[in-house]
Amino acid sequence: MAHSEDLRQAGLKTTLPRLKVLSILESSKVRHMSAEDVYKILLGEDESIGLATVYRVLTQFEDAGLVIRHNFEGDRAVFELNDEDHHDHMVCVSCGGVIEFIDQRIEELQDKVAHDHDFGIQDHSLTLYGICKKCKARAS
Amino acid sequence: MAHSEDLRQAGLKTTLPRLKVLSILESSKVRHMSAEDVYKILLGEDESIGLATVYRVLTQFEDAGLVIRHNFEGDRAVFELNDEDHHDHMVCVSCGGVIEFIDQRIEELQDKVAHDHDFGIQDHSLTLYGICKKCKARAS
DNA sequence: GTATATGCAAAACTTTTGCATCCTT
DNA sequence: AAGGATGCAAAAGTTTTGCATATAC
Repeated sequence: MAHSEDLRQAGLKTTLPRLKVLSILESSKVRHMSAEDVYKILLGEDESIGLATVYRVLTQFEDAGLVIRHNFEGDRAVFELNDEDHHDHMVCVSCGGVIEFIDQRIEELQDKVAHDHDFGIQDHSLTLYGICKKCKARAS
Repeated sequence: MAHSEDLRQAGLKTTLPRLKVLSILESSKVRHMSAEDVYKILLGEDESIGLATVYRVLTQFEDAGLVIRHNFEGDRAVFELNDEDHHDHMVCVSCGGVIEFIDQRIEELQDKVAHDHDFGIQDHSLTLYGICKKCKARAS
């Protein structure tokens, strides 16, 4: 369960919507959730929190570094908790599942490429698209 | 200038809107364009082609493999000609400029990661975000 | 001539914003 | 008490769709 301190450390006032949204992100089995996903869970919990507030809270969380926003599909953004443990993603185009991975050599090579172009890298996004293990097995 | 054969090879009938859009993508100085960007150029050329048609044509081009759709910013998609010559991108968060690059070792490592996870990779997207050389110079 | 493509307007969707009210400190 | 946060509804922005008309082959 989310604590007030988490929010205060992020420079945000403790409010019910913020606690609830953070709590949902922390306890969800699915790590990457859209604003609508979070909102639906709130509805199911009979919380009268508006979708606009969910968007506002998620954006504040992003600015505060609590969550990371992804645009995997392009239509709707998804958010995941920022556990300070950087990783990249594999997205299954069949089931929508997301697998996280990290490859230190790829990270280093990215920095090298940026450096070679005199590009001040601040962030990066690497996503592989394809068919996950489970879906491959099901299809065969 | 775009030719009818390019479209026929892609399995698309030759129509004025398709030729025009392909032509614009080929001749544009800016390689990555949104549907709106293409539409504005058409307006400037006094072509009465609707924005809806631009979207339809670009989507058909994507399905046919003629162009690649990117969701760099998340709000609006941009399209670039698919020259069969894969590359990744650096996006300058200051001026919006896009620099293309390719690093064969990164490509290989991606395939290896996918293989290690028994993930049937079909495509990938790697984008570095930061400050380009020019903007860095301007800021200092 | 027939099937497909287009234009226009309207709809669908995601995300943002204005404003009165409510809550946190 | 004062400033910030929220809810609701409306707006904004992008992309898609329905349908009558026009076009390609």
